[in-house]
Amino acid sequence: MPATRQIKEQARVKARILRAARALFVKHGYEAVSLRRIAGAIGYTAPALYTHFSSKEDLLLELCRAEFTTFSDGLTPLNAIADPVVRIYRFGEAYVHFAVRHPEAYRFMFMLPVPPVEPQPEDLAKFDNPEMDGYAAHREAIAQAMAAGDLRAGHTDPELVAQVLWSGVHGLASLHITHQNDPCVPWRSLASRLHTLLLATLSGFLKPEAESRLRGAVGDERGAETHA
Amino acid sequence: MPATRQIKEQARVKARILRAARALFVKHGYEAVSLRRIAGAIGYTAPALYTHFSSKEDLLLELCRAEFTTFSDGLTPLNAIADPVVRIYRFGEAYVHFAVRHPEAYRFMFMLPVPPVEPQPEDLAKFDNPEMDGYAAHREAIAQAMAAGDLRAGHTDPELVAQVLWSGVHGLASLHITHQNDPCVPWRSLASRLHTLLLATLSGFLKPEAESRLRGAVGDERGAETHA
DNA sequence: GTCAGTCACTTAACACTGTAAAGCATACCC
DNA sequence: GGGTATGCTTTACAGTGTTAAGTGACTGAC
Repeated sequence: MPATRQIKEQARVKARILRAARALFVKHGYEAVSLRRIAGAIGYTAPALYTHFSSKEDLLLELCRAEFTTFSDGLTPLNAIADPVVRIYRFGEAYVHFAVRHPEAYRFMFMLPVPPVEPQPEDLAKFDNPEMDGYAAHREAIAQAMAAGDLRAGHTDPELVAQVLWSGVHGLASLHITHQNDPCVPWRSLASRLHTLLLATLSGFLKPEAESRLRGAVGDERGAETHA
Repeated sequence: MPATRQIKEQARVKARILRAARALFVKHGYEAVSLRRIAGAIGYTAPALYTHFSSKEDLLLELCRAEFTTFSDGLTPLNAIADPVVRIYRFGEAYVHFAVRHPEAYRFMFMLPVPPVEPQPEDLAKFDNPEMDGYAAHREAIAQAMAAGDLRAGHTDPELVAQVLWSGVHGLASLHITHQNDPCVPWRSLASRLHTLLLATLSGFLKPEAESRLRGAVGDERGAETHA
């Protein structure tokens, strides 16, 4: 049955292109990678890529989808953390760590204007499923903390709180990626910024009891405030 | 004395180029603007721009410097606010408002990797001067709040607190710019996100007395939590 | 007042970019 | 085995940032 084998072969070539593209992006940065270069890396010429992708942006989108999957996969184990408040903290940590370890991927995913494109059906399947959608899992943890009465009075919208917390870690991650080497900013260590951000923001949302529960779980050592 | 008049004329042309470039950027977005287009907008051809700028990136940098000035100018009046805690809050507000009103400028300033370039002498003159450097003014306000005993125990580094608060507002602003129209995120209103972010993060840093002083000054109405 | 020189611009050209059209083999299906 | 579809190549086009050479006007000096 060569017809289906052909499809498999197509998928294999497509994966090879994506793998080559990804490697070039992390090695030389997004701006320095052209279609000819990607094609050359696997022994093809540039127009050959149009057999598998309708445009360069399409290729990028496909790559982005793959990155989202590995991103979500990294978050999934954290769902096992029982205390929702601690889980929120660990989500924030994992989020920033992913961004710092895969800066090019993170740029694609969260630092470029979202193209006005219709979401694919397979994306919508993952959407809002806490098992596969990191944002949904994060919001779910917040809703659980709310239900447990851990949040201060006045906070009744998990979505709003989720978006605010997301803003914080996204700001930390994206500033790190873009301005890490900016000589104008005497950056404190990423670890201390992350710890301080998460603890301060969560403290602002939490009741004192929940806050000290969190501090007990994640540590409250002043070592995080070292200036290295 | 035509020699000096010539210099004036040079500066005028340079300003005209920058103004045209800026207008095109805000109108069509960064990616859609080429040197030929900028030049054409003022009746020149592309290579003419090289008389005034050494490269496209140089032009962008110059534009960026100008934007920074208007950005700082908008922040300066806030230095008159006596209560440092309220001043920090207003800085955050003004920061996000600038970003939202000048998204293309903001992208240049804070969302692109900083080019590995030596800072110009005239930039260093502004640097660390709270009158002209928004970041320094922000940090100064934090230091004042610390000196006044408004912050919780354990926070002794104004720089670290400044960087954490900056992360928050930068995350809010940049996510708004890039993902405003993302159908996957049920965004709450920018105003409510901003209010919640600033209040929550500051609450995490402040002692209860200072926090309620802040809430009294900026309002604590639940109206900010509407979902519009 | 004229002549040389400088300066701001032009045109032409180069090496790229993403992408479309056309050509050409190979491998499949009947 | 012959017709056809597939997957690639070559060629080509319009556009990019940038450089080199050419041109005309204005400047400063004699």
